[in-house]
Amino acid sequence: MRGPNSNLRRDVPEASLRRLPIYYRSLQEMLLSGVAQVSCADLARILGLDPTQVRKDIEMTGIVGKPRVGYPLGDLVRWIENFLGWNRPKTAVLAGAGSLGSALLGYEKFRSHGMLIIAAFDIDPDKIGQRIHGREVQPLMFLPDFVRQAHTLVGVIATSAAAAQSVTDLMVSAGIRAIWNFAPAHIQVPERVILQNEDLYHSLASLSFKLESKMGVTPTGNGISYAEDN
Amino acid sequence: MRGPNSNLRRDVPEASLRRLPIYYRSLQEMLLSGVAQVSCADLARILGLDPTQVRKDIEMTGIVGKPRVGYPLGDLVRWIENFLGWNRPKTAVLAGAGSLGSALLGYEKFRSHGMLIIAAFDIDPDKIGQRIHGREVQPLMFLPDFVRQAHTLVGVIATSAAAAQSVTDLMVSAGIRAIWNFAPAHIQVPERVILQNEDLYHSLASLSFKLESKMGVTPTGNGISYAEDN
DNA sequence: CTCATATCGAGAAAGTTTTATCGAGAAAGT
DNA sequence: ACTTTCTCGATAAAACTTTCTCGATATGAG
Repeated sequence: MRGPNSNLRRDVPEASLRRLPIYYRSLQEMLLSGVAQVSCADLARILGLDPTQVRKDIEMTGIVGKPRVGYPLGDLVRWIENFLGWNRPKTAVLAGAGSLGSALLGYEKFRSHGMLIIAAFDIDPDKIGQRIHGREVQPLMFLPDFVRQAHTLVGVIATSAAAAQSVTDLMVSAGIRAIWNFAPAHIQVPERVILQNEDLYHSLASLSFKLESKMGVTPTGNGISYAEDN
Repeated sequence: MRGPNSNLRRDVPEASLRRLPIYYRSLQEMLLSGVAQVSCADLARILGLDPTQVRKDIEMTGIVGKPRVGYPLGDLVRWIENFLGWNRPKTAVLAGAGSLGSALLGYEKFRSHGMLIIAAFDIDPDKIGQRIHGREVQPLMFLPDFVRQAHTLVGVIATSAAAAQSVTDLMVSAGIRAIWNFAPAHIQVPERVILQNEDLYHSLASLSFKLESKMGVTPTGNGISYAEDN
């Protein structure tokens, strides 16, 4: 009994989840160009990726294509949306209304990706009461009640590293089930809570390491002395 | 002939590179607390990670520890810094002085992690001439000359998705060797150029998929009809 | 209508990354 | 000084991801 639901929503590689938005964007552009059908090979060619990998990722969504033809473009876009949950709106609250928090509040596209940041909170009296992109910054202490009343499941953390853990705890105790953490801190959450870290320094480490490797900088060899011991 | 340089700067898992900053931050906090020695087991306990994994990652830096003791804390911090290149300053230019670009210009900590954003560029006449966190926004067309004169190797892209590819091409042709891309776009770079994507929608996809999986939402089953065919 | 071709879908193979296991050596207690 | 215990460093196993290969099938050409 195979069918649309034979694809169990399990065992989806993290890597595939990260690539689906790439396909999604590319497909949406094609949609505007009036294309009707698309094959994995097409997508792979456009994006410079491996065709097999693209096919495997697309298969995850559960859509069934036709040999020699591919997939109806509109359907594929909707299958990806549906698979990722981008067609099912979720509300979110933001903690930390600094420059990064403000930038996040300004991301209008989050809406069309199922993520609605409906309130912002901060502890700084100077920020409280300000309106940022249409939302008034509220005192952090109001967050738990708000989350409970709005049945919000997602919390976005854009605070300082120092405040990140306590804000997380506050959110979790209020019922938040997923944390999107932009603070440069390693926070702990209970098993049941999903944690997505967006730590710039992770990226920075990768970038600077790779750059130096490519430019031929010797990793050791300056700054640290090895003399003395063997 | 093993020694400090026996650790070739190759084959470093991406995952390790992303975890080293976590250790680094934790270690720096310990340093402030006056701790002198640290073991991988200690770190693992504090961060809630697997001790073996922590040891593997730390080994990548090339530092040699002592059984039963661990590593001198100060040394370990410096080895990580050195390994990641955070003790060797690199200049960078930013394209796109919107809210995200401004936020990035305000990240003072980048400096202490070897990344100096020394100039900002935009194409919007309203933004050009503004001072953001001490740097004046310059016309995008000045970027290539600036990059060449300053021997800048890193380009940060915080433009719209539409502009990302052309800005990338501009940077690459000017000699940029590493692109840190914050625009929600899949950009293409030549083989020799390192590309680090910081696409929020990758994260968002992962987050919303996992949240729905955990909350028991059926991925298929609404929005799309399967009738007709088969 | 038949054949050639392109693409899906599935399974196998190769390559990575993570986790587990074990021996050696340093410190601390007896 | 001897034994115990802890941790490093290395090797081995397991899990996961990516890449390769192949048969089935739909389209278009002859």
